[in-house]
Amino acid sequence: MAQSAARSNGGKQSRIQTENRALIMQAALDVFSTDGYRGATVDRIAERAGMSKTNLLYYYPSKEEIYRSAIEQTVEAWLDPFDAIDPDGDPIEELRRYITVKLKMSDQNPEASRLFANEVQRGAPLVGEFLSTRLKALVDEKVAVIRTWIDQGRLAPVDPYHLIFTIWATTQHYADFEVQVQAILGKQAKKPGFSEQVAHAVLSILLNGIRPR
Amino acid sequence: MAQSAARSNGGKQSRIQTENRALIMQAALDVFSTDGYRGATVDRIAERAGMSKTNLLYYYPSKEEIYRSAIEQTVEAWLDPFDAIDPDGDPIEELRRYITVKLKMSDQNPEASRLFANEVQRGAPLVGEFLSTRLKALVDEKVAVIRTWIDQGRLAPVDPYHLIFTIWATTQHYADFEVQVQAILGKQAKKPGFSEQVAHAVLSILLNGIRPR
DNA sequence: TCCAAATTTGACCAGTTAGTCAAGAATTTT
DNA sequence: AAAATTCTTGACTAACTGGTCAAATTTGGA
Repeated sequence: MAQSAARSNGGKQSRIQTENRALIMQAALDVFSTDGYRGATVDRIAERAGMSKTNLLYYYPSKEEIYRSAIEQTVEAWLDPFDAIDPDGDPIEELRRYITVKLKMSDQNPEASRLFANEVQRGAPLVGEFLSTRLKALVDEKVAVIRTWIDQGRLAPVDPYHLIFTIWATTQHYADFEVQVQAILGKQAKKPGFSEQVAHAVLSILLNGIRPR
Repeated sequence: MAQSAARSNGGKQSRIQTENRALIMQAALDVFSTDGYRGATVDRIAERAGMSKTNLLYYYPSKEEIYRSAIEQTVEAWLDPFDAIDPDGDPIEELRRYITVKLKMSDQNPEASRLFANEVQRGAPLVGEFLSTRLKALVDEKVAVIRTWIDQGRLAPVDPYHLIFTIWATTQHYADFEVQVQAILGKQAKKPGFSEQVAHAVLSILLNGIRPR
């Protein structure tokens, strides 16, 4: 008599539930990240997930709920490495590590990056509040850390907010504009060592700037 | 008996044609840049342009044609300042100027930036060929210029391709992620001198890096 | 094995979509 | 001012959209 895959039974999920929810999330990530929320269709997500639309709606009650789930998952993964920036670590090393991790995320899960980008470009109808509350608080916290580092002379006197934006912009660019990067670099962008090459180049620029040294 | 606003009469456009096409392009930019190609509706564009859908389709024969027009317009404006990078100028000054212009474009016409971002994120179905032919050629040309500058010791030895990507990423971030920037910076991001502040911060980081100096 | 619960699906519905058509209103040309 | 042209619109269509429903099929525990 169950009308939908209820989460009411203590959060327990059957094997099939776990599998199918994972399939749906991956498909949702693919479709939402390329077509956007409005442009995506439940049918297309279902097809990509290899099941009927009706069955998909058995696991997630609506298109909006699928989207919400995908976004939440993405945001969490996104926050972790930022939160991990250690006030007691070496500034350059901490930022190097953060940039490296973010570049790796862009490389390994570009769909998630594009999904988030799309959400923000739409005006952040879903994550708007998250941005101005939780994310803002976390950014303010890290900005304070960076300021301390600057005051101690361990970092150049740059605006901490814009430093963070610059890091986000640069690292996510390789996911969001993947097609453009590949069009310009050609097959080179698909070779094994490419992500390391990107990391090296980006780190070199952000850490040292482009003035001759 | 004319069934559509033909461009067959030698390219001449009446006053009404010019006005309405401009209205439609601005509306298309707004709607496509937030909802994406698939998510946008002709009805919504027409409403934003202040005319009936039927009338809009009198000026542009299809949704795809509206989109194509908007994209082409955007790409042209986008290419100009890049092309203007002068091999005979001072490297730092040339890049400073380019970055400044791009930041100004992001500030004054964020919709265009988001439209292009969206197109590329979708897999660049329309501009894909442009990216791998005309843009690639132009980038290769500028990369050669940057290499010369580096060989002459007038620029730090950074990877030219990734330098260009970094500039694109950073400057466009302020348009594409406008909502996020505003959520984190608050009203500060709406004050008059903000775009100059952004320019100063971004230039400081890209030109000098973040290592203490 | 047997059965209750969980899973899966096709048929269906109401609303939306891009685009057509014919006719009316405004504008320009003569 | 009359005619020709350009502009504008409401009514319509066929395809697609998110979501429902009842009935079938599969699964896992006793």
